[in-house]
Amino acid sequence: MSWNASFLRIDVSLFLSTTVNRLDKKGRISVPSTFRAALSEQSFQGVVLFCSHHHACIEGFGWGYVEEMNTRLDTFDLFSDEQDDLATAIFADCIQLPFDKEGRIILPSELIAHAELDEQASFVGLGRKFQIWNPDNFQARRVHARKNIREQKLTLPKGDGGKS
Amino acid sequence: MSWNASFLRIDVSLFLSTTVNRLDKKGRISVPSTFRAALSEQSFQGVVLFCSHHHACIEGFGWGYVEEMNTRLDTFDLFSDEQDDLATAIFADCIQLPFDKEGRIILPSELIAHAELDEQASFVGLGRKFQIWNPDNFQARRVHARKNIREQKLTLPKGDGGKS
DNA sequence: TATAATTCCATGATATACCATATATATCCA
DNA sequence: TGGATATATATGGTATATCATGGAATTATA
Repeated sequence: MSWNASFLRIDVSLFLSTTVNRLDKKGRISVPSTFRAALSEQSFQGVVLFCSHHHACIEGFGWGYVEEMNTRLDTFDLFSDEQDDLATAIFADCIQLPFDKEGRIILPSELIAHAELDEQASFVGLGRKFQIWNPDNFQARRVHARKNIREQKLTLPKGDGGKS
Repeated sequence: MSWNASFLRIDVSLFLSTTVNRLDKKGRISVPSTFRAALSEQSFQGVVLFCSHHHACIEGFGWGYVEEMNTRLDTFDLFSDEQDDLATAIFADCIQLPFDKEGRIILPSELIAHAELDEQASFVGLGRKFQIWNPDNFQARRVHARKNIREQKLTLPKGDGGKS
């Protein structure tokens, strides 16, 4: 009981681990239930996706993350070039996809093409966001990421005790 | 219907993604249903548009955003030149367009000319506001926005949650 | 009366809801 | 511990509603 109680106190839901699900001919695919659980508190029941600029994959997150980005955009003047450029690069390419009753989303064909998806897709949890990969491509990406970390001795930066 | 019900629970409505719709000879064009959903809470069922001062496009938003702009104008002294110029540039040129029963608006010819619109137009979601572009022009604009961000190393600043 | 503006209705394409089934995970009891 | 049962999750197909769009009918305007 006490174990469970401490677990429930987590306020920021995070995406963890990797799940492979099937993509049907209509582009439908189940979002892993653990991911859905992380999004269950949100007002909008669904995900927001866009094509990654760095990899052949899809970036995804919840509505809360979009709202946070919008709040940060407010630090710029309305109609300023900076606000316009950022909003164009970030929001214009976003696609809002609601869950169906079974917890699936329908991937638009552009996203399927960009991520080179075929029969299956890997949902990769990355904390506040997640990615969707062709499972084979992700295998290669995973090896590459580990190699980078080893060679560049990358580590997690220090926390600031929540003072930021 | 149940889809709509879940959508209505969104607290902050934002415009996301890019949709290309057709413009008929009478200047009619459908506002994307996702945009209409974001505006559904408003008392005025329609959009507010004006010619962008920075680009060959149309700026658009809901009535709520007009009120927000008005609030921001208050940071200038009343009757100052800045306030006068901005208010004139923005409010004086605004056009209020109601939806017809099918969710379309009729674009005035000045706006069509300014945005160089032809057969089609792109509705570009930018958060609290959106833009209407000639699809070809927007393609170039999108590339340009990304280039600006890269060269000026623009990023979203950390939000302060309004505590500053 | 001619022209423009607005409302109304019809249609095809597509997205969504609905239901049925398979698979995996968890629970229970011997 | 292991097997059986129950529950939750994932997947597949079909019916239905919604959306975008074109055109016609109606009303207003000059």
